[in-house]
Amino acid sequence: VNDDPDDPPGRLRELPSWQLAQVANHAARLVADALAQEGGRRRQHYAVLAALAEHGPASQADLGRALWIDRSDLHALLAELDADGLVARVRDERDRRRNVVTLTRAGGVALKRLDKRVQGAQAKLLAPLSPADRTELQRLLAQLLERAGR
Amino acid sequence: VNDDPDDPPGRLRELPSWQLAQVANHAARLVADALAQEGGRRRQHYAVLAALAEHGPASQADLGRALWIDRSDLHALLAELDADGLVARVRDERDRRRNVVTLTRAGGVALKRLDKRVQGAQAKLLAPLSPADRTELQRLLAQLLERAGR
DNA sequence: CGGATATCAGTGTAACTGAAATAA
DNA sequence: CTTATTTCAGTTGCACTGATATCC
Repeated sequence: VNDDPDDPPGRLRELPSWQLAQVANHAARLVADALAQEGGRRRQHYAVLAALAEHGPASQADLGRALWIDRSDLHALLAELDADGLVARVRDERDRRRNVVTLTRAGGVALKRLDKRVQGAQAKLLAPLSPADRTELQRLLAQLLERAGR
Repeated sequence: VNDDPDDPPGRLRELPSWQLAQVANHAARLVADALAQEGGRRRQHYAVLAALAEHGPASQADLGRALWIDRSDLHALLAELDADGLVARVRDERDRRRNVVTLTRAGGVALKRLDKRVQGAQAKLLAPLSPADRTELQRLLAQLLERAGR
């Protein structure tokens, strides 16, 4: 059933962690390609913009916790977004340890364009699945994430 | 329903590519931790050993195609496995461009130990799912991989 | 003081790119 | 001459670690 040397060995093909790695990588590439068409650089840029649009202004630490992005990496991401004028960071006067990160006008506009591309990438990714299977997959992944901890 | 600033924004929480990235990362960590307990270094070492055990000796190019690992990365992986005595590389006398990679006795023994740990990691990963949901997840991921191309 | 925040410098893994040398 | 294989040298995105200065 599987003696084509170009096929992954059955042991791996049925290994959930391996399947996840491959599918996630494929998805990452689809999204990255989609974002690149719009001048977007990293997938995490999109995540940060989306979080700010949804939650409103937040401190860097809160953003990091919400997005499961390390404080250190987030710092670099925000510096890039700031340089592009998509977010603004100002010291919080009520707690001067914090930076309040806000989405700029340009950031909101960029997010809308990126969003379309990202949704398109999801469509490509899920194309092989029936509508019922798509929601089923989302449900199963969400269930795994719930108990994933950090 | 979701105003905890420590929760990922709904937009991302329901984004398949984001879910996949997070779950795959979680899985990778579980597997890496499991392998580390047995002296294993990288997840891909396990994949190479498993492929050799299943398919038998193969050239590097064939291995790379089967495992979806880049020729360049595979070269480094095999050098490490070779240094550990888990695989042997010898020139193919019938096609002197090729290296025939074989699993050594020690490699077979190591694979058995690693395999137990990897299976344990899968159990941890899938613990939140019912048995039916686990096979369903594998089915959906396999379906996505089928049409993933490279 | 302890605890949280932002910042800075560095590591590790995986994925990828481009090019060379060798052999079919 | 073209193609395939191995090898080498580099880059990038992402995740993570540890340390420091600042502020509550």
